[in-house]
Amino acid sequence: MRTNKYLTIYDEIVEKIQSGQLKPNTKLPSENELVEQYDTSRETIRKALTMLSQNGYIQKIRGKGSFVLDVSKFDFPISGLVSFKELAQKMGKPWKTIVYEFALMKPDDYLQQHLNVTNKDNVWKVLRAREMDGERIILDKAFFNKKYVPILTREICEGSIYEYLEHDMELKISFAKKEIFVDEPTEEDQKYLDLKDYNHIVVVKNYVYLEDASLFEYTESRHRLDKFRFVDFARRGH
Amino acid sequence: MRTNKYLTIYDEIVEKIQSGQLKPNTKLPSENELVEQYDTSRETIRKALTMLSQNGYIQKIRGKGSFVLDVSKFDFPISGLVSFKELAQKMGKPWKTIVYEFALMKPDDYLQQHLNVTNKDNVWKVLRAREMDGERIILDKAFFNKKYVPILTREICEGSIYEYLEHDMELKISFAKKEIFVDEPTEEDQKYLDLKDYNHIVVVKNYVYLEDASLFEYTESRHRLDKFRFVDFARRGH
DNA sequence: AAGTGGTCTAGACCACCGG
DNA sequence: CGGTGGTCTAGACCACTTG
Repeated sequence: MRTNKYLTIYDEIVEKIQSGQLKPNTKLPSENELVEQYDTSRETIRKALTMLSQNGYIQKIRGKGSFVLDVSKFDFPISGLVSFKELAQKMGKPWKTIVYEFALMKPDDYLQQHLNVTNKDNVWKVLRAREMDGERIILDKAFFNKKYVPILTREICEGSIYEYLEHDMELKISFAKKEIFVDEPTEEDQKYLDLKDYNHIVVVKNYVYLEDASLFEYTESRHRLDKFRFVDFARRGH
Repeated sequence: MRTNKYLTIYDEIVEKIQSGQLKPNTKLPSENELVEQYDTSRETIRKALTMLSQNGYIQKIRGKGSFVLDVSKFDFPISGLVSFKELAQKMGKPWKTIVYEFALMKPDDYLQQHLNVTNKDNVWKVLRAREMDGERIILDKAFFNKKYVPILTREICEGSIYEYLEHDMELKISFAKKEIFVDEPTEEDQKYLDLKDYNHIVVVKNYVYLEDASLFEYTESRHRLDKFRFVDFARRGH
């Protein structure tokens, strides 16, 4: 349970939309009605509704009301990469993570630039392959600034690193920048992935920042062409 | 000049950041100082700052202040596809648009589903190739619901359709959903693109909605692998 | 005219950061 | 401790939609 009023309201409405309790194209209660339901002020209700709108759950139309958008057409997460774990679980397929490399290292020039560190810093390097249905289809090269991630183990890397960082370490992730393009496979790709005959690979570079805007992770995910998919929701007119 | 106070403030600060008048990692005036500068209330200032934060221009840190993020590292647009026109102009290369097909048609089953129309509606079909440096690298298949776009001409399609729709027709675009994946080239791709030996193609499906949440456009952009690029900025913790 | 969402205000209290 | 941003309130006026 969150302590924030507007986040609590946001969560409740998201839950109602995702569970089908609020159906697509139906009208939400008006802002004034919600003010009474939740016993709060209108600005607080509006904060929750604005967030729902920006995340693609509802559409607000002046003079008419707020309407539930059809999120089912697009698989969740409504924005961003369909993560390996979610994809595998949704398809009900067997999957696992294989750790090929786990080390504390000095960053080379390339990494110094991408992780914004110097050769005095230490960096965790984690090389993992994601296997689904018996095929290794994603190669994850992750680098963490040791300054922000003092402790990391091979065992953690075999599970969910993010669960560890966010829940156990209580790192607060604030924002991320992604870049997606297509590249030719490297020897590393050939070695650690079941590439079949595909002679290209989709690369996702991911820069992750903490609440104080410090860059703590740089990840390069290399996806086999046929298993790659990305969805995006974006509002205009800011 | 916008009439909204908070949008005016937002625009002014964006302009200062983009022009370098406000430099990365420097502190903005505090909210209370901005209240005095702009002679407004704190909530209005906060609305502008929240928008700046969500669009990746600044980072707000409690107890410390709001700081300018380094937006130059990532090419604009900070979120979304680097459009053909922008890409070509940035690289200073010659480019043009070739219209291969322009017609008003009855939607088939596939289109009825994707554009959410019936066989009683009419749909504009526009098939265009984007050429840069003498190579046709993007094939754009666009479909517009005639209900929202009553008039369209071949001449408009040779220029910028969006400029026409937003400025001349005054259509208000509200949000868009994108899906990105890799596919095998169709005969159409072979015919209208200079595909070289690439045996895959990056497909971007784009669903565009108006302010009343009505779907008015469906576009399928087919990019040659080596010329594709996508950047994304996303905040977490909603 | 009544109801809806959009903007704006003036003020309050809180949590966090720094000296 | 004073200054910062985060949350919340109660009220006002506006623009738009619908009957």
